[in-house]
Amino acid sequence: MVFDVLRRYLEYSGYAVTFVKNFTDVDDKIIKRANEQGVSCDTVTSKYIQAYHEDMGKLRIRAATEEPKATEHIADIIHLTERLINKGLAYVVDGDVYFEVSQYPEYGRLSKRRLEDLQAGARVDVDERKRHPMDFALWKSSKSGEPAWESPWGPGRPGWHIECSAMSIRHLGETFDIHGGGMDLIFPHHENEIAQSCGATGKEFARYWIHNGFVQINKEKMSKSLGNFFTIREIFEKSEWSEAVTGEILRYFLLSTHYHGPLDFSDQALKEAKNALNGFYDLFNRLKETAESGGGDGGSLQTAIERSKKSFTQAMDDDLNTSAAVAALQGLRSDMNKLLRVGLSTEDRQTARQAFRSFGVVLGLFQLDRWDFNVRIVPKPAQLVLETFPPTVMVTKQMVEAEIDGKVAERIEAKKRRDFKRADDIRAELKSLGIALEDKPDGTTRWKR
RNA sequence: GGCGCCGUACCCAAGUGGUAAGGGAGCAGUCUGCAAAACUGCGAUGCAGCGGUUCGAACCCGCUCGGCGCCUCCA
Repeated sequence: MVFDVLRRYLEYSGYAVTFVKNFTDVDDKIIKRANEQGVSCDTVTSKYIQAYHEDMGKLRIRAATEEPKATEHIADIIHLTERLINKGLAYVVDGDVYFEVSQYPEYGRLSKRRLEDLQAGARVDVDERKRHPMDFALWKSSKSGEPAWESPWGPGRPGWHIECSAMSIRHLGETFDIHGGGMDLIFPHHENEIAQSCGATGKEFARYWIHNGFVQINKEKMSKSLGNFFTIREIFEKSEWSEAVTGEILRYFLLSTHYHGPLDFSDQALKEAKNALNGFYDLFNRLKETAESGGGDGGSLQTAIERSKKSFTQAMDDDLNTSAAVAALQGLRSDMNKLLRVGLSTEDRQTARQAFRSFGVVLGLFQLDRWDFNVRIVPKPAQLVLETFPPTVMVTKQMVEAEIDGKVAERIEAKKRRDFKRADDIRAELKSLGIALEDKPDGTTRWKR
């Protein structure tokens, strides 16, 4: 999501962005899984790629310009490998091709590692056919039962790093601007990409590298062994909020910290993100209403928007400081509320809402028309015990709007009669359905889910 | 052992030399039949600890402590 925001901000700033996301659709794990299930690798990968797209969609992460797959670039990979062999940076052993790190003096520049240090840490089971323990495979000869492609070195498949170099060069050219990834990829993956690409082309590979920090769970790392591992999918399945709202909350939460640092995930953190977003959407609801009193001060509105725009872009320009950028929007929210107390014309309200929308496009926030955070009603625990399939049955219960409006009107009548008991009962009834009421000074009532 | 990221109030979090943004929660007040929302006020003499440099340090230097990542055919 960090890179989605980066892309959005670059576009907001007037750049034309080509965003390429590489998929590795052949490796040991995939082959193993395909064999276990008795299906093709393609079946396995397309299933996961589809699931990935679904999850990204829920987070409103935009699709990349290109999403190349390794298996669709075998020719590019072979060509790149040949270039490296011709330059004396790679060698062939029994149908395998290895990159020779000792022939590439810059190796270790990105990760600030020296080959000597790496040797000390290298583990025991070094392939003896390699000239240096850190040499890595560009091409692997195929064993029986593995998918294979023809190559000058015999049937085989690409190594583990070459595909990214080949695909980047194909879709972005030999030199491009920004390469991103998790911090765990710095070594060896990104280091190897540089070695392969610069080695072959003699040109710079990526001008800038951006690495994001990790998600932790309650201050612990997320891992299967600790049993605290979960997926985005599960967050959505377990969420008591609607999908659109959950996606927004997740985005807000992820934006609340700098991409570089660790991010501690917890129910409380999500709750806080939701509460903060409530404040924004409450404001948006008020901005949607037509001005009952008119008047207002369009001048201070423009001033407030300009001021927040300045802080917002300053923050984003400063290494994508989304936390400070969000703070700028909170400042705007506060300013808007103050202006609204004084009174803003209907037109000014639309201007204000539009300002939030345009900042929101950059962060992927504030685009929802309704903030229906209570739409999903989770079944009672007793029902969950039943071995139903799917195990968690989500029941969606929504009152039709006309019905709610009727109740609200009835309550206003009750209030006029000063029958506060009846009024409170209606409010309680609606609350149990997740509908909150707010009485406005003019005697009307606004409701929200 | 080597290379990194991080440690700021109850919680989240910005701030890389000029005297601690912002949000959430909480408390008090305004408004209100009550509530909700909004607004106003309160809230770290201190930024993991110790020492140093400086007129001045959360920020620079050194050491220590704590959390996490990488150093491996997961990409």
